[in-house]
Amino acid sequence: MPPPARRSADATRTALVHAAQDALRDVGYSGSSAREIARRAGCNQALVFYHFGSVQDLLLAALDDVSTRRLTAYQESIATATTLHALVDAAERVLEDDLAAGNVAVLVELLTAGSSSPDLAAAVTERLAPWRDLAELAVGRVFELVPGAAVLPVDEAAHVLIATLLGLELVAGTSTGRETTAVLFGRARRVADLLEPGPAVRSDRAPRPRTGRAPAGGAS
Amino acid sequence: MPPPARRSADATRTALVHAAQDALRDVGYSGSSAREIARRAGCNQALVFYHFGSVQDLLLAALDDVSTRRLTAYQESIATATTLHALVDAAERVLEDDLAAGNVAVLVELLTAGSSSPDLAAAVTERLAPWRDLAELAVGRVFELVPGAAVLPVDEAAHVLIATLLGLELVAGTSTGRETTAVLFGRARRVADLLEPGPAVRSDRAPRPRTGRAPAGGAS
DNA sequence: GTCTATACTTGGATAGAC
DNA sequence: GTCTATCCAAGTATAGAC
Repeated sequence: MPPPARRSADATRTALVHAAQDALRDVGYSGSSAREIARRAGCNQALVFYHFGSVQDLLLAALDDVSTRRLTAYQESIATATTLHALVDAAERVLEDDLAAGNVAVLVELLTAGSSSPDLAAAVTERLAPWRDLAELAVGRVFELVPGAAVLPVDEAAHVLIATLLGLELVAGTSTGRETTAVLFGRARRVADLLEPGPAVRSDRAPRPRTGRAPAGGAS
Repeated sequence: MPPPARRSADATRTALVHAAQDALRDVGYSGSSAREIARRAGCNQALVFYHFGSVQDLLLAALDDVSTRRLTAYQESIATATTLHALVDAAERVLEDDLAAGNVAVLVELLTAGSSSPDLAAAVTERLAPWRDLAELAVGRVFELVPGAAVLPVDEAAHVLIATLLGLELVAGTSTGRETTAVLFGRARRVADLLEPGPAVRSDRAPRPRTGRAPAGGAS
C-alpha cells in the first residue's frame, strides 16, 4: 500500500502544471508568479516550491507537458497528411495552439536567457530539437507533394519554417497581426488547392471554436 | 540661453536610453528594472522616473531611439539598391549589424512583453509602423525587379518578411542558428544572380557562382 | 502533503535635501 | 537635476504546525 496521503498526492502536481499553462496564456511570463499559479490551481503557494523547487522549474515542466502532448498530435496529423491542404491546416493549428498556450513568451524568455548562459542555451536547443524534426517531416512532405519545390535542403527549409512561424506568433500580438496571419493562411490554402486539384475539396477550413475565455482552473 | 544645469542635463536622458537598450539586450524585459538600468547608466534610480515617468516609458523611448537610428540606415541602402543582389546584401548587412548590436532583441523583448499587456502592445504596434513601411518599400523593389514575383499583396508580403526576419533573429541564439542564417543568405544571393544575369554584380561577399546551376535540387 | 506564517529580496515610485 | 532616504507592493523561499 502506498503511504497514506490523505488527499491528492500527485494530482497537485498536475493541477499546478495545468494552472501554470493557464497563467502563461492569460497573464504572460511576467505575471506567472507562484502565488498566481497556486491561486489558479486552488492550492497553497508553498506547494510550488515543495513540488518543483522553483517557479522557473514549474514553468519548464508546464512547457514540456504541453509540448509533448502537442508534438504527438502534430506528428500523427502530418505523417498521415496526404494533401498540401492538410499540411497548411496543420501549420496553422500549430501556430494557433502556440498562441493559445502562451508558449512563445516562455520560449523567447529561454532563448534570450540562453544567449548569456551556454548551458541554458543547450537546454533550449534540446527542447527545440523535436520541433525541428517535426518541421523537417512536414517540409519533406511538401517537397514530395510539390515537384520542384525543393529549392532548399530539408533542414534549412525547416529552419526557416520554424523561424517564420515564431515570427508570425511574435507579431500576432500587434493590432492587425492576428487577422493578417489568418489571411495569409487562407491564401496558402488556396494556393495548395491550386497546386493540388485532386480530390481534396475540403472547402475552407471549418473555423475552430474560438479559444476565447475558458480558463480551465477558473479564477476565483 | 538655457538654464544653468551645472552638469549633463540631457546627457542623462541619453545615457538612460542607451543603458535601457543594453539592459533589454542582456537581461531581457523582466530583468530591465529601473535600478538595473540606472546602474548601467551610472546614475541614480530615481532619475528614471524623473525623466521618463515610468520604466515602461523609458523602455519605449529606448525602442524609439534604436528604431530611428536603424531606419535611416536601412532606408538609404534600400532606396539606392538597383539590383536584387544589392537588396539581398543590404538585408544581410542590416541583419548582421542588428544582431551584433542586439537591436532586434529590444523589439523582440517588447513584443513578447506586449502580448500580456494591451497598452504596451498598442505602443509597440505604433512603433512598428515605420518598419512595416520600410519592408513594403523593399518588397515593392523586389516585385519590380522580378516579374511574376508578386504572388502576394505588398503589405502582406511585408508582414511575412518582418515576421521571418524577427523569427530568424530569435532562433539565431541556438546552436546552429547563426550559421544557418548565413547559409540562407548565401543561397538567396545565388538565386538573385540567377534571376538577374545582367551587369556583373559586385561579388564582394561571396564567390560568384561560375555555373548557372541551381543551388540545390534542380527544379527542372 | 498541505497549510499558515514569516523572513528576505527586489522593484516601482515619491519626498525632500542638496 | 541629482541625490539619499523611504514607503509600499509583490514575489521567492523556508520553517514549522497540522
